[in-house]
Amino acid sequence: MTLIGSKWKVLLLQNLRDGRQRYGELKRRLPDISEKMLIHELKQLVEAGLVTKHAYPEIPPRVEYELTANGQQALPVVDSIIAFGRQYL
Amino acid sequence: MTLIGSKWKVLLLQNLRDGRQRYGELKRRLPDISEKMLIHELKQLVEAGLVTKHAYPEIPPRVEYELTANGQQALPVVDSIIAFGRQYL
DNA sequence: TCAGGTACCTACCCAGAGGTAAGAAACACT
DNA sequence: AGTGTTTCTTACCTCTGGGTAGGTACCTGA
Repeated sequence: MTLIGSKWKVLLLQNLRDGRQRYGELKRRLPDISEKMLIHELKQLVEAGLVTKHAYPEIPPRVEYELTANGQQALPVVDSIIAFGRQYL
Repeated sequence: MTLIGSKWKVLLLQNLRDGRQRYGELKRRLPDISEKMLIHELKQLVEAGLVTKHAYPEIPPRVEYELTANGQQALPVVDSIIAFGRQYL
């Protein structure tokens, strides 16, 4: 629960399933997340080893996030949560 | 996430899968939960329609909790969370 | 020179998860 | 009279998820 048990972590994993994506792209795909939470949750996912961060020393900066193998293993959880949510509503 | 996204709700659903159980029994099966949280989380599960409460007007009181049909549908989520947790550790 | 984009960080606020500790109602049994 | 059993309740504390709002660094392009 500590690793993936929050509203935004589930949605981030769900979005990252489509492959490596940069910060701004995630922000666009989750219009309602605040920048603070986006950074914060991404950082925790990286610390948990579910996501890797690729930072390119360019100007303007470019940072990409990608699921790790462990992150892939979390996708079934995300799926079942989303399936339950849809069916419950 | 609001419905089942907490440490103890997952474990309560997991324990209630074995059938209707009374308060004291759940308390024994989850030795680390505080009484406050046990009552609180059970109440929320009841409000969410995942669990039903059967109270018998006896002395000493007897109260039993049981999964509803919606509660049963949440079990796959619980399973995948627990499976992920085990494998991750 | 100045607006703009990109990926952050900071301070402040609120609600809820979770813990500890104590007590309450009601009867049974010694 | 007192102790125990069972299901809660209440008060107080801390930590974190989540939001709003604003600021920072660096370069690009008009």
